[in-house]
Amino acid sequence: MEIKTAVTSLSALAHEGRLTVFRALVRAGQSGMAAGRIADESGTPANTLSAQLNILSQAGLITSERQGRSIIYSACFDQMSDLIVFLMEDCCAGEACVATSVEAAANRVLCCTTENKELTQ
Amino acid sequence: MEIKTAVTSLSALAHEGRLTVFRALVRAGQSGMAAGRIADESGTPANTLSAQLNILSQAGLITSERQGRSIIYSACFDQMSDLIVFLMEDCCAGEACVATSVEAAANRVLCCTTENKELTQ
DNA sequence: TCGATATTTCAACGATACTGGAAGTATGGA
DNA sequence: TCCATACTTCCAGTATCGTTGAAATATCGA
Repeated sequence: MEIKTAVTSLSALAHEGRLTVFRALVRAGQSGMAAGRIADESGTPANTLSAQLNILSQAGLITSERQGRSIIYSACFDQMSDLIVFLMEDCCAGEACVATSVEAAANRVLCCTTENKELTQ
Repeated sequence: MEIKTAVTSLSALAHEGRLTVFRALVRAGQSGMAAGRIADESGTPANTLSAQLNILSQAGLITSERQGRSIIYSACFDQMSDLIVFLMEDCCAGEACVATSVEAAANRVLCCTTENKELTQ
């Protein structure tokens, strides 16, 4: 990931409203959420939210798809994954303590995912 | 990590100049770099750089220590580690693809660190 | 103590970002 | 075709950010 791309992604996430929206979309998973529902749940006016979604979208962090009158937004994990890897490799290079913590977190996430899959299968 | 803290850290890094400075400090390692040298190498005026360092410092991403007339700045990895873990756990929850990529990156970093240690011992 | 060096703080400005009212566009149903 | 719904775009006001010149502070050596 190039530094300019990283700055764009970081800027998009560096706003409490947008970060909250992004996390809501992460929790919503693959089915995503309609813009209107996000606006309702966050109590943000529709036009303000639209601007926030646009910034996240231009940063490649979310994608949208129209479904009837609604537009469904969902988190796009590729960009987030690239960003995290960039932060770890290019911004913490060679720091074992960071890599160890992060690896442990990755294992916790993988563990939970596996558990969830087992539960839902 | 709380969301406000995350936003502060993300904001501090969401600026090309500041991110470049932070990466330079990461590369400099434990010995750090004097403010003047950072200014020279980045071609940034001293007062502009001072403001940038202040923002990174207030976000807990770097620390400083006076040494004679110089002030030595160095990267503070704890905060960065917390931020990466926050992004992975709270902003990618349950996404195996992210955790897998990140875990692989963590392993690469750990591998390099080990190699470096072997070389320098 | 004085001057040189290293860095920060202050004040002001221009630039950019954020918000929300009003108007515009797209879709589906009557 | 017309209306309601669901969003977006446009625009203007306000707030915040980023940079810089000038002045202040801290340290060291003579």
